[in-house]
Amino acid sequence: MSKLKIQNTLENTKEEFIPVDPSNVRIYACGPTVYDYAHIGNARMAVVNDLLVRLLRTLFPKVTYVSNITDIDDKIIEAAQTADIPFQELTLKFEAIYNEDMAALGVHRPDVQPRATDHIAEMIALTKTLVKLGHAYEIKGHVLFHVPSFEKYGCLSGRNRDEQIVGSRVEVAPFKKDPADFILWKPSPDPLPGWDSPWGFGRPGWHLECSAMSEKTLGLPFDIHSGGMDLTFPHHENEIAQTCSAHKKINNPKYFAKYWFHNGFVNVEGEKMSKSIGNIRLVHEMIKEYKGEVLRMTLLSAHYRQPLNWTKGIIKQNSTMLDRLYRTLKDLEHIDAYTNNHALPQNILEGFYDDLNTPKVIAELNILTNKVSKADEEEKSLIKYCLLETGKILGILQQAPREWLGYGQSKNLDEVTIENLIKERNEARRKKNFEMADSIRKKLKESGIEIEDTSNGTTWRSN
RNA sequence: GGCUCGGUGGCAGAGUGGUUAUGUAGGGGCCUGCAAAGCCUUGCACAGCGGUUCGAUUCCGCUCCGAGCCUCCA
Repeated sequence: MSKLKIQNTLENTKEEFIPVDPSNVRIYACGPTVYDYAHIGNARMAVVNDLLVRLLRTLFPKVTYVSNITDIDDKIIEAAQTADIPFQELTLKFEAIYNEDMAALGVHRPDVQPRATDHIAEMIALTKTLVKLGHAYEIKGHVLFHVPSFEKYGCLSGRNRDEQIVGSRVEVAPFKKDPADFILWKPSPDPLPGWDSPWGFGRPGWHLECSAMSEKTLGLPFDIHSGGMDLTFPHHENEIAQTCSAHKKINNPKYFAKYWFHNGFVNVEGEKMSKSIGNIRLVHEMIKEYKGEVLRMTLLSAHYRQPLNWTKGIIKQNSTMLDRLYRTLKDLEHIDAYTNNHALPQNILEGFYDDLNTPKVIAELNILTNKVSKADEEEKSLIKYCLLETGKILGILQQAPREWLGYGQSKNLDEVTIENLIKERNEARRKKNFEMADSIRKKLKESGIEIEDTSNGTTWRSN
């Protein structure tokens, strides 16, 4: 009997997943900062966590999935100032767009999607606790977490503080007691958004919100805390420091979350995706060109921890693969999916359970489709069942195969015209006027219609 | 400098101490008036150098190359 194993960044090893409370598995994913459209890297995090949650739901009776919306942050303030609108107007707009774009990729909404600005009180309370316990200090209207007060600092990212080059990329603020100290609360001078606090009018530092909201929505400790690989340090490291210090668990980082789950990055045409290079791929734009399911399949085509090189070529490849799987489902449309057996084949389960090895699972789906031509009715029924059930976990293959493949759909010509042209062509074929027949087919093809002559007559689909 | 992860066939991408990954692209064939789809078949691989072993792409060491992180970037 296979058991789910996931790579735990905290232990830097693949571990069997044993929930804190099997009757309610709890997972928190660091969500987007909503100041702009989501890019394909944001989408990878959303899709991978969506997959993890779907898989967990097949194993446990209840899963609570929380993913936050960061709606107060310096980048947000900057973008709102540029657009000359209140920051809430900006964040509400991009929060809605984010959810729409992720839905297009088949991502289910998290059970809870807390906003940072709805948890200011919790963040202030947490900061007060940290100050009271001597883990944080106030200076010049700032409240800073004092990193040397948390001995386990570095346990997640495997870093030894003495060996890091402090401030290697960012200038160290002069008022810090220790260069590694990070902001819990900072002042907001007049025009900037903020809230009243014991330290004056100000706003929270970034790391604070996730500590406050994960505890509020899930309770401590919870099972899985996830996010993009870059969040390992410092964001998640700081969250651990905050939460564990506030609860006097300075020697037990697992008091916060038991498993830390991080997905790899998306590169674009071999380069790091960045604004300066100008190669950001926005989901909002790409779903105009590709089906959301194709993009999802492409995101799942590599293992979630591997870097994924986003190119036109791999999108095409995955589109072709999905077409092939849907064609198999179409070929099986008159077969009822097997219903007596609820367990998926061992190979597929092993793929899922081995740290979400989606390429392996997808390969198994291909192997299944290769068996169709030699399968009897019962085997076909089982194959159909496996494709659909596996597809449910992956978040693919749930659409009507005929529609997916474009049968009976046309963008440029109306159906009557198409049917008449096909009749005309078949008439020409009957008269062995193949030149005429081929010219009609060519004409249709130029309008995006592909003809297929089958034993049951001619069918057509948009291409 | 420190930490982490990689280098697999034209491309994408798993995996394994000895046996076909898988897809795509390419070759050959079947089917078809021709197409499309499908089916059959076939090349092409494990960065380099040592070590362990009966045997290593897989384990160990070294070298080379690449990527990410090292204070607010998913």
